Amino acid sequence: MINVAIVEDDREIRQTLALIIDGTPGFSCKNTFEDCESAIETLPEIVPDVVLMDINLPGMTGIEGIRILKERLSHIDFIMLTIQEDDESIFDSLLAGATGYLTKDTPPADLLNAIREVYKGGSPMSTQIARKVVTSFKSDKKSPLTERETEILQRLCNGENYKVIADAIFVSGHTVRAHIKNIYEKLHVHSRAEAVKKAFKDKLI
Amino acid sequence: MINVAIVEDDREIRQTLALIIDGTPGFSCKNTFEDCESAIETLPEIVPDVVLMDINLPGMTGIEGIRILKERLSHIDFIMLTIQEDDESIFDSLLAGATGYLTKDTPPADLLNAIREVYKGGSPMSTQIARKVVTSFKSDKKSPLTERETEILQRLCNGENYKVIADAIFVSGHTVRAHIKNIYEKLHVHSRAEAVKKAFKDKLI
DNA sequence: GAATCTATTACGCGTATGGGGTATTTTTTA
DNA sequence: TAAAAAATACCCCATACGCGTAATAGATTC
Repeated sequence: MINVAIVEDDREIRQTLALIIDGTPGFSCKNTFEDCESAIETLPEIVPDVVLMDINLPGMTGIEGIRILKERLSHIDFIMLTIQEDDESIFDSLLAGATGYLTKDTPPADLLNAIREVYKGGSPMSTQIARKVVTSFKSDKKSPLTERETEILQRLCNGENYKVIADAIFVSGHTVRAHIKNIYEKLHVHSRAEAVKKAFKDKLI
Repeated sequence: MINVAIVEDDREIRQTLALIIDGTPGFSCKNTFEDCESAIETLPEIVPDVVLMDINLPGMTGIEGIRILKERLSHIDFIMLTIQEDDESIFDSLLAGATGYLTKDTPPADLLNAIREVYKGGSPMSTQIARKVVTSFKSDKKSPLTERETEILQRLCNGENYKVIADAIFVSGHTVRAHIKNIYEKLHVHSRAEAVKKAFKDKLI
């Protein structure tokens, strides 16, 4: 029996969802909330398995709500159930701790399935949304650095100093220095820290 | 009509897949390859819409193959079709440019669906695999740093020097140094570069 | 209420770092 | 084959950096 809770301000939607879920064998839905504030108050007592969470809510947003709830009740899985499909809503939700992300036009059968999937350790979402997630951690631009420079940048990221790098790649400290100057120029930075930041931001290493 | 190509070393599997796909209305599969090398040679001429790619291949791996093919034929979508389900294979595939990721036990109907999804701009994958992807860009451990320290770490990442930071947060340069020392101790690092690296790796900022 | 820990403030020392150059050899590309 | 890019090596110099040490105010714990 999967215990489900709902946080959704629209009374109609909230009750319909609860009815569908509670009326399906293997599911139970006895707790619904119209805002995050009341959910945060009550959830620690009932501790459901899965929570369906809207984003647009009066007061605290669903994203902020998940962030707070996840801190204390980290074992509860949250599924975003929202009309928003913009990149920011999706990424912020997942970063806040949402496990699944569905849009409100998801058919009941699919919704129930998604709840099952989350319960079994999956992250249900449309393939369109998955694409956004996949794209987000792929480096798009190709590195302007040479192989040698990339090797040195990697070592810069590890905090190795000129001499250590020089010894490691069997060249003089002067050469390392020259390479690093070129790296900085290509990346448009003026310090190690900025170079490291750019290395990670642009996924150069 | 979605034009599909297959790269798969097992003759049995390759031919079965080709038959299924080519025999389905709306799909065409006239080109199959038993390794990446021959695929790289021929694909630029036929330019399919979608390529099903195995990982374990004689010679070049499917991951390496995608990396090379994506450079020239960036508009082709690749679906990984493999037995591997380890995190590394998944992430390396997606980083190399794969759009979808399926295991070989995927039923034919689901496979055809996945091809359609990719063609429509989605990223088909099991919810279990999606979970791994989602988890990968979520910060798991909570920051050991104070608010002040986090603020300073952020500025360190931007390459701001002591004086600039000091002026920005209205304290002396000495104080900034002390904070940074504490940051380094907490993060177990000994330089800006390492701190910046850890900040991004652990998603502290 | 005392003890402890943490965050914040502060100073001096030696050195690695980054900015400014210049130059030769090898490899890649046009 | 000429030109461009990459890799190698060297110099000077101001300073930003990391390390050691220490005091004070606030929060937390016992």
